[in-house]
Amino acid sequence: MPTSSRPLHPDAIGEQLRTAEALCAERGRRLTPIRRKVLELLLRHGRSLKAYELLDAMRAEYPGAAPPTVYRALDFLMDEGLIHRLDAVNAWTACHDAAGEPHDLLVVCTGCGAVAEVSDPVMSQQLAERVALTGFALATHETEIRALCPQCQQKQSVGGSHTHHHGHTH
Amino acid sequence: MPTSSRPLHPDAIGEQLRTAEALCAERGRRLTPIRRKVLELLLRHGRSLKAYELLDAMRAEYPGAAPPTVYRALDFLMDEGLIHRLDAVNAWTACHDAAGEPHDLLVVCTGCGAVAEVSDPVMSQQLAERVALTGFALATHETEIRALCPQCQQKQSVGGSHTHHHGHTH
DNA sequence: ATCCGTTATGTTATATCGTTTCATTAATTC
DNA sequence: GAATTAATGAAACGATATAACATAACGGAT
Repeated sequence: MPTSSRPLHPDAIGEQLRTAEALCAERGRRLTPIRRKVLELLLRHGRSLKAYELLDAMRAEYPGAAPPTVYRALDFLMDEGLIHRLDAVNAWTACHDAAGEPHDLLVVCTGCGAVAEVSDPVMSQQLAERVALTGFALATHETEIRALCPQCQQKQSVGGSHTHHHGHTH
Repeated sequence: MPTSSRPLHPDAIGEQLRTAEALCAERGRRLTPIRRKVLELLLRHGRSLKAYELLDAMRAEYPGAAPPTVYRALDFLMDEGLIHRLDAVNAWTACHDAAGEPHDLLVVCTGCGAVAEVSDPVMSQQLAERVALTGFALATHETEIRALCPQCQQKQSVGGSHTHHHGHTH
């Protein structure tokens, strides 16, 4: 089943944070206040955030926060599988079920950064086999797919000129 | 069949450049000397290059080259489907058969930037269907896969400590 | 051949994204 | 509670990409 980016029911965020705590505890790693806050900001935001947006948000509570404050927290959260880095949009997003089965596909909207997390072991297996034919080995089980979310599809077709546009979004 | 990054036979590069010329001509677009040179550098290199590596290389022939010189050429080449941008490694690589069927998968070595270009319409179709279930629509037919090339797999297992390491390569 | 709109390039500066380095503080272990 | 390790603070910098505006080259119309 796809786990789409969506509004969460009332205390889903608190629950996810507790899950994160538990996972870290099991592993003997510390979900410090800074790390927890970064995760919380990503969970609250619902879509992906850029590192410097996150930095601005952090400064509300940690006025002295600097780029390393955020990047270190992000590195930690990546190590623990609690967030994803989205290469396609240069941004970061919370993993919405860190305790569940690993996601195979991250479907990323290149318009707005929304993400659908998909688990599909069969497809994943096929992909791995296909890649293996090239002699390469998968480096991760999370493959990022560039896509458009429903809203951004609409916007594109409404405003849709036929002038050509550049392929990447930076 | 996978089209892996590999040494090319003697004048394959010249041939690819001629193909590129032809494609641009058909479309009424100009493969200017600067654009052609950027493409040539990418073709010669065989693996992916970073924009500023490319800039350095360009300066051998165009001493006044600046970042926009390179980025504008890259944008043009992207528009024409002559190169790929690899988000996973922040680098650029020539498309090795721009005139052929579109590539579905770009298997990118996160160790060294080598790329295998794969065409697999069946898999591509499945992927598109899977994505459609989320309500999202594929934004491109080139999906980037993070992987390790044979050499980098070796290096990793040889030097392989078991200390954990960060998830991304920047 | 000249004009003129369009496309391409030159040039400087700056925005954005991420890392290095080293000092300091806080936890954990013994 | 001293030693060790882990985390944070703080400043500078490196790497990646774009903005803005001026000039030059091209290509079709006359």
